[in-house]
Amino acid sequence: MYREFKHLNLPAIDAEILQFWEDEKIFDRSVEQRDPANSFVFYEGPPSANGKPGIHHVMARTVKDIFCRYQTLKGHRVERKGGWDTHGLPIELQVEKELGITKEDIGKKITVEEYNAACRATVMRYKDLWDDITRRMGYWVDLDNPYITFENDYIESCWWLLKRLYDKKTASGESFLYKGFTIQPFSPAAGTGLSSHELNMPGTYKEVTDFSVVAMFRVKRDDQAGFLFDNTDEDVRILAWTTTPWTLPSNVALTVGPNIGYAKVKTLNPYTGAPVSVVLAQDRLSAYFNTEDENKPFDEFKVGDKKLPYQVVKTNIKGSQLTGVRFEQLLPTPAASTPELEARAFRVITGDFVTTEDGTGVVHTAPYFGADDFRACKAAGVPYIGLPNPKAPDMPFPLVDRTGRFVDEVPHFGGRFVKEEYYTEGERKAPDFKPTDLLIALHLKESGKAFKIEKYKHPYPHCWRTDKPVLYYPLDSWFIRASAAKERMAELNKTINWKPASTGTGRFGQWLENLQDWNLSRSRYWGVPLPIWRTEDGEEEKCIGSVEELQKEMEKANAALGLSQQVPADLHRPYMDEIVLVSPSGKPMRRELDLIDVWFDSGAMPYAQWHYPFENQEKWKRNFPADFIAEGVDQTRGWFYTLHAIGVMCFDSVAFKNVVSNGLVLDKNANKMSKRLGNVVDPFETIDTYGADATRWYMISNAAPWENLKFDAQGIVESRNKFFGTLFNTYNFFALYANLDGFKMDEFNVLPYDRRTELDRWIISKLYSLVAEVREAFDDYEPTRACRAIEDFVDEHLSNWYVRLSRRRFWKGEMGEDKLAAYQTLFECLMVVGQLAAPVAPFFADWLYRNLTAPVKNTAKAKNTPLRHDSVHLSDLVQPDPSKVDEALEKRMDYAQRICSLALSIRKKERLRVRLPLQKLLLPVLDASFQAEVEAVKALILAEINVKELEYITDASGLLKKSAKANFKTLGAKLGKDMKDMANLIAAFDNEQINALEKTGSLELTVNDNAYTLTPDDLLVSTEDLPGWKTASDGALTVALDVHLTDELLAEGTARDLVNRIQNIRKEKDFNVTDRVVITLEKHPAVLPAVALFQDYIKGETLATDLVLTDKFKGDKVELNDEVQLGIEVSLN
RNA sequence: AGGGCUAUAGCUCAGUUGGUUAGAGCGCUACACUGAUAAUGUAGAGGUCUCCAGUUCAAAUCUGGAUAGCCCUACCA
Repeated sequence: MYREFKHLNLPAIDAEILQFWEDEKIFDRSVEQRDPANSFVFYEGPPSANGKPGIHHVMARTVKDIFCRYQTLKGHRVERKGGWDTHGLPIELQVEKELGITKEDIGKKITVEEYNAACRATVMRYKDLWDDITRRMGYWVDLDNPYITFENDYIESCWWLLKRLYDKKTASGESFLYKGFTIQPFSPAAGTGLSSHELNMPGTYKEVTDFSVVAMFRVKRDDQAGFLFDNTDEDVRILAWTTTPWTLPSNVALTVGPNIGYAKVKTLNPYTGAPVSVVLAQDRLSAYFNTEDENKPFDEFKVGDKKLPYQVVKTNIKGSQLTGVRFEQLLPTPAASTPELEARAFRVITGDFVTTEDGTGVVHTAPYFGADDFRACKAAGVPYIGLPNPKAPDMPFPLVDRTGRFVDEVPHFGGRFVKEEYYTEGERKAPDFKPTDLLIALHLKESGKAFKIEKYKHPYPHCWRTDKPVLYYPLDSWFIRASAAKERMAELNKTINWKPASTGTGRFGQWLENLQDWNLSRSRYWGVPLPIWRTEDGEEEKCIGSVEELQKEMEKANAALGLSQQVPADLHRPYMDEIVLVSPSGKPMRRELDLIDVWFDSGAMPYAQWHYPFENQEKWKRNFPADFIAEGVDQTRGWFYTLHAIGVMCFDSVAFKNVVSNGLVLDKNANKMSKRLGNVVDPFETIDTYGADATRWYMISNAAPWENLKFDAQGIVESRNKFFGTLFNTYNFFALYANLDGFKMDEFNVLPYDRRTELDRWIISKLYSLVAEVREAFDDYEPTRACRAIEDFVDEHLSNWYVRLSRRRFWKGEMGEDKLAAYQTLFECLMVVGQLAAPVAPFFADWLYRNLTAPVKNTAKAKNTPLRHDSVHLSDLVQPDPSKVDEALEKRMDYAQRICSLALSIRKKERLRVRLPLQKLLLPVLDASFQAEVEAVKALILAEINVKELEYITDASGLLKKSAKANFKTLGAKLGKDMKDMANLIAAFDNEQINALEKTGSLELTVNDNAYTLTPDDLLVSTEDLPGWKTASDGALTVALDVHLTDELLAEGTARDLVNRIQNIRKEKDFNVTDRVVITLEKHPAVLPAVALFQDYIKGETLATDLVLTDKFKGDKVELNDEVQLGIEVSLN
């Protein structure tokens, strides 16, 4: 027996199937039964279990699950090792919040050991919730043996990779892992560097008003600058704007855009009235000069005047021409002066970041206090300015110390805080208090070096902890020289199949093009310690690549330094910090205190998850690179990048071949989900209510995964009702009648397709077209296309056409070949649809498969046939089979569907109910093949629309009036401008002209004196309404209906109405579909002709043994039509 | 600020290499159909294809620009 159900209950199906999967270990078996040599490699991007799973995780994991299940169905072995991301700042911040401490308290109020223990205890906090959602949503991943990034084995693999980078050298001999300087956000008030994460916290960027200055840099006259001077004593100055005057003492260069045009302008110093020539970008002239003042006499100007006379003396000076021009230092600090600085600094350099949107088109460049500045100086070989650093002469100490004050050696401003916010409230309220920026501006004004001083409002980052402004400040960091591999990364990136492609070429590709070195250092506590030990003078260092190597080095150190160290049981801080190694020259070496960026952890997972290369070398070889990964698009520069970067730099290989980057899950109004807005969707609740499959199906079918999903539970309801509801009903229908007829699928007695009906062969053809389409879509990582195709098939074709038109075959008569064909056909459709849907709807698909196969499971197992599997997920995906696809058949069935639809629309318009038979349908035919095609599906059409006969109207009948429309596609190219006129000409064609063209195959026409030859393809011919008939048309297809009624037709219509009412009564009374009944009808004139002519028909349809007419009817009456109320009684025989 | 994605009916989305009535589902209205129905059919209402300009005989589609939303990156002086 096939199981039958009252209603669709998806959550109940989830529960049943989940239990079954667990009892029978279906996931394990689905992996184990496949050949390791035929693997499909998937990498799981590790989630962090210190947060609760959200609905977006369901989305991301559905995408992962779909392709893993699909590849499994295709016969691949798809191992899915789960993983947990356990390090990183968010975890530390959470712990600090819960303990009520700040970073500064670590090592003081709490030991590093205790702190890290707290982190370790936190990271798996919500593991249970994660395990639960994983299970309930049907995501198959191996969480029994996950990789965990804090485990020693994992850390050791990371070290191994780092060492590999340390040993790897560029062509010029530079290591891929090096220590360097960068300009990083730094909070002097908190005394700490800030991560970009901290800078991205809400509220860090605030609108502030700063004193901005346009400073005047005096050009030194030499060969290079000669062209800027008209005479020897001319005072030429370059204008540069800054919103941070405190950086001016650290200025070493001016940066211009190489392709920007600059102008030299003769004018006066607005504050002193002294004649001066200034250089600035042409495009910026209007910002500083008013054209009304151009060429006005200079001697009329008085200091304080608003109108500044000027004269443009030179234009179109390219930035590149200015390169190398030297200028006098603006605010010299004698203590910082060196011969090196005098020789190579204070000159104009170029940078592509320069714009002319504001300022002067010249950027004041202070390398220690701006990342762009730093890079520009580095590239141009301009030295940095600061107090002498004996250990590193090219890295002098900045002129601002780590508390945010100018060092004492800076004239006029030594000891002052550079930002007024660093002073106490009291100090700032003092009557004579002036911010340092203002003091600098005034100083410049007095010394004739300021061109313009004004307040400027702009957003500026603030420290989230102290609320004080952040400085950009030079800090030591360890870097991975990613920039040296960027060409190779870009090259290999082109071999990756990105979904969507634009993420690969756009967001990711452009990121690679502008790749900077990877700043690996984090001055934190809970993470992978950087395995580098250095002597105190930095002269000697050692990078450790394994625990064994560490052990050996420690033994060496123990011997040399008389210690008794042992490799700690935990490779985290603080234990690693305590280890002292010995350098080749015998000096002690201590670990660089940095941790590495957690993104390195996750990018290392292809290797570290297997503890490669210390274990599993073979396994790793088989599992690298991944065939497929998927994650949110926000990971493009996160996980996707780190995987790629490590893969390319360490193994000269991509790390993944196909990648799906899914979009965000927003609420239904396209707002981001946040606790604050209270619009967060609880995934557990959603799955409980609607079932996992409906949720998954909705998410995937609604829009492509890489689009943002506007999550609306109403959409899940729609998926549930429309797709699952329909499929469920179709199955239930099958089960109901199969049980009545005792039908069981017999794989050894399958009726050949050529002995099945047209309709059977049609749905089989549609089914195998679907198989091809769905496989193609999944192969192409287009799950949405697959879902929509399946949905369309189930709804439009299977349920609404095949089942609807076949119903009679299932309930009428005894089991015979036709009935068998119907059962076998429907069975095959359900079976295959279940398989195709299985990747997306794993629960329902398995439920369907198991219901369909249960009655034959034992036989199938015994005989080893395709239905033997315990689960659809253990089965082999049906192969595409072109021999089962009959395009001509699909085409003529399409005609049938359209003709029916048209005929029904006429009935609707004429208010002729479908139960009322009509005599004739007229069909104008335009060509013989059309007629032949329709003839093959004629019976279907007539039955569906309840019409007795079909008559074709040809040209010969004289009834047919054709009309033609131009085929723009074929004609457009050859006609060009004459197209419109030709279209009008063709629209006016009559039958003869159309027929003439069709007969001879060509027609000469002249339009606007140009001669053209038309072919039949250039016309789109259709028929016009037949006068005197009720017609409807759809494109080239027109049908006409004979609406003339006879007594007999009316009687038959009434008979069918009676059948319908009687059937309804049977249903109401809950009779079994096989029960025999006796019908008593009220003797009413309206039904007499029907009973007289169609008594046998009525009895046959309703399984009535007797039909009695009576004058004295008692009991309830039934509405037969608008006018007639009729007494009908149906009782069991 | 830069880069990326998106913009089509009230809502969710299709829309082939540009081709002439811009579609589907949901929702709404009305009428049908049903011996599977949490279904279905037919009809109606509902569109400045975000805006502007360009290319073209022809633009939802191609190009440029603008606007809005979102994502990523970012001290632009």
